[in-house]
Amino acid sequence: MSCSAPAYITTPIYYVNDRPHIGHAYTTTLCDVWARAMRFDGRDVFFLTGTDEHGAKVEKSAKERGITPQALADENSAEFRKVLTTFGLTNNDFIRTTEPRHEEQVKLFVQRLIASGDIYLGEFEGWYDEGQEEYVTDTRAKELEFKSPISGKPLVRAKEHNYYFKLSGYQAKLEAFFAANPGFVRPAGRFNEVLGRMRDGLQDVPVTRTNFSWGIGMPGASEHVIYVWIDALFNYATALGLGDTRGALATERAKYWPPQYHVIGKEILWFHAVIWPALLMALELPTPKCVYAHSFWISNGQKMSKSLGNFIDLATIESYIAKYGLDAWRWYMITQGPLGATDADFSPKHFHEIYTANLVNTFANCASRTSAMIEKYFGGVMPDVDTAEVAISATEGAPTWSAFTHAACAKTLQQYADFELAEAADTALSIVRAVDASINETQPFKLAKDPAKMAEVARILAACAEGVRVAAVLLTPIMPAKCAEVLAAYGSSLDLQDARTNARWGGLKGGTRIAKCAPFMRVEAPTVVASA
RNA sequence: GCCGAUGUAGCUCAGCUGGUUUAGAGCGCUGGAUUCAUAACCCGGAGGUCGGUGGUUCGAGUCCACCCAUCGGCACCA
Repeated sequence: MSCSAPAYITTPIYYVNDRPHIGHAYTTTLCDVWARAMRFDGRDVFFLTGTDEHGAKVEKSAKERGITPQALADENSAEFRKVLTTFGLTNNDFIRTTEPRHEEQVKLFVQRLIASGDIYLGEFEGWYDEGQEEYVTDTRAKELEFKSPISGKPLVRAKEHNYYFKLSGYQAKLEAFFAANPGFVRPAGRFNEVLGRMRDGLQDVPVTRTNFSWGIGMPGASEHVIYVWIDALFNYATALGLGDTRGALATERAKYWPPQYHVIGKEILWFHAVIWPALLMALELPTPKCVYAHSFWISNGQKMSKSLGNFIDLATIESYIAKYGLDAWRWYMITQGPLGATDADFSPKHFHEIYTANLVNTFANCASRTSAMIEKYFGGVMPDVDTAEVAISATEGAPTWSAFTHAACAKTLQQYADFELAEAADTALSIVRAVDASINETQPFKLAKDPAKMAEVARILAACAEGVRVAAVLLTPIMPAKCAEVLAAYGSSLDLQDARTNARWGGLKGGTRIAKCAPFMRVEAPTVVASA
């Protein structure tokens, strides 16, 4: 059902100590497709991404390069922003944790949590590596046999004051919340992991550190720096101005809260699924509707790692885009990505097979054969025939074209809304398959040899052309440029805020000029390189 | 170590609460047919003891036990 309700979707903010790679591109592309699809269905969408710029690692990397942490952050944040442009991603804002608007609001949030008693000053004691100036967890200390992995010197017991968030106080509330919202964490397998860990009981978590300074100072105790993850989580709220409800930002954007989807990678699930809702409960703010934790891409069957040097980095991604096109890249991300609980393998061979099978042989070929026949038999002009009540097949019980595509449209949009993006792609493509099946069944190219049967040919091809058009409409959120190309060839335009009207049967009027089109061309298969 | 999964054709996976088949789909491979189309679309074929062993049952990929293998999570890692 179409509605204009505001909707909010976020990516994690990306850590500026990393270089952009397929993981970042994937998460952002998922959000982009959803955002485009929901806008297309008339919703008022706010799509947020950004960079996380504080923390000891950034401080350390900057020091090694002899520049300030801010300079390093500026440089790498710009790199992430460049990706958005390269990929044509449609985020509504890009937040940086070093921006004043963010820092100010985080302090306000933390002050509220201190006032409510949810953040308190406590003492932390643990195993400390004096050479590395860092604490190691108890389990890690045991693994290291209580010796520094670098210097070999014994770890020491050390204490320091830290501010803590009273997570333990939210055990019951979170359990009730999870029970009432079985779709809060997706996919379901991930939710089970969270519930399993909940059974071990929640402990309070430190929210500040004192062993580095690159971060937001604790209000009233600036020797304490707000720990990066709490700083980072708040970006979702500060981007909408929720820290200062009377501010200009909030006036304009508060309507988007709470988020419909926080799309994240599985490695940061705990923060988003447990700590984040608890923080929001403490602040008496509504909790997100869903945290979607996708899995990882692996590369040619192997985990991506620095030591293997097999990261699918920006340069690699750009080489695919150069060869296959941006929309083909998006298609592969969306239909083959690790949205489920298991990792997905990225390989040149697989990419090529998917491209050829789905885009060249199915979508493009159908658009091509249909437009070619209209060119050949009707001089490139859409026949003026009402095909709404024509059945898609002579098979008993086959639906009419208008009913079939109406159902496919509703299903596709529902799947987009539910973040079943690969399923949405398949449903939309099923219209193309139906057109192909119809051509094979009726064989208009044979009927056309008999002048007496041209009315029948007209009826068949008018339905095919309209089917191609509707499929292109529904695939637009995934492949905006290529679908626009097909629609243009089919003499159609698009209202990007009204998918349902655009997808309605009969949009392609008789007399419309239809040009031959071939949106995805066959490309040479990648050469297989034997791996060592 | 603890907790949780998964293991079905070359690959990715469907197979809900046990008995519709001689276990399915897509892709890949292969034979054929065809030309409207980008050697595409269409039809056919190969083929898997449903991880292993032992049970429960008239009957088990489908339930139970054990074993093997793989994977994920295990709090300050964005």
